[in-house]
Amino acid sequence: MGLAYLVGRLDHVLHQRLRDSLAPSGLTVPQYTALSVFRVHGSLSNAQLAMRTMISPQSANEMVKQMEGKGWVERSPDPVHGRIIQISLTAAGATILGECDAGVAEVESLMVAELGQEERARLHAQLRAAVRALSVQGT
Amino acid sequence: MGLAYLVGRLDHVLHQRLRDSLAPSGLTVPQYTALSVFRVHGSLSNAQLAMRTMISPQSANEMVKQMEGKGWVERSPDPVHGRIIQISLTAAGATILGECDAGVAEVESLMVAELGQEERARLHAQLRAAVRALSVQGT
DNA sequence: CCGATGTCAGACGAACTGACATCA
DNA sequence: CTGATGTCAGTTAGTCTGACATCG
Repeated sequence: MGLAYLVGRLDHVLHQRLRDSLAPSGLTVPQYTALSVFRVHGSLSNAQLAMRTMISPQSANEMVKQMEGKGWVERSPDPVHGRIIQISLTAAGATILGECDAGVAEVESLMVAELGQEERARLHAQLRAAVRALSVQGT
Repeated sequence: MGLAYLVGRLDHVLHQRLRDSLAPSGLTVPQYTALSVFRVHGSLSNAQLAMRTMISPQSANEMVKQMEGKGWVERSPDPVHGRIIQISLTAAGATILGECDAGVAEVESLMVAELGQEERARLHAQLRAAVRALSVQGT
């Protein structure tokens, strides 16, 4: 059918697989995503997290509150700007994230089992290009 | 980052774009998806729709009720099996689906704007392979 | 005063599980 | 009786918009 249809379908199935994989560790798919973002970018404000993950600041704040309650992230006031609160991974957050990586990698490798090394790299690049194209503020 | 991350991100952005595109016509993304499925497969029972879209029969039924209320699909008892109810597009459903196709195609072409014709075909094939790999009942 | 930020509150879309009746 | 189907009910997770206070 259409590419949009395929992307939606793939995400749907992938989401179910990831949920099953992450459930034993007690975290949800968007939580795993957010934790991954913190691992890559270090410390972020809530507004930066919202922009980075392309959701509203309120939704981001919701997730941060959950994860702070679990002890996976910590918030500390910015030394320069009195209003901004910097959010970063705790040791516990990094640990549980590392535990989940194996399961996620397993699902990923199952997903691309039929593809060769070169095809995977190409798929990766094309997906990045597609995200970039749709993220632009254009028409 | 990871392929799973990219797929999730792409779906998220794509979903927002499609929602904006479909909103004026009054239908949601999963509704458009379901209507598309009916256009391709003709007539389906609720159980078949659920399997085809990989959601629970209850969720599928919910959507069918909504769309029946809008007059986009109609349900008629199966002539052979007394319990099964066949669901199919109405003329109004086909019309509104056709109206939305242009907007969806626009979003799609924006998404793959950076890709050549050959790359698009390859992406299409790879996505199908990925969906198939994850849809298998295997471990 | 204005812009960016953080956050409380309410609402919604979209999926889930459980329970149950019907029919071949 | 069993299995597949349809459907009612309740629940959940994840997002949204609106409103508001704070800081520079």
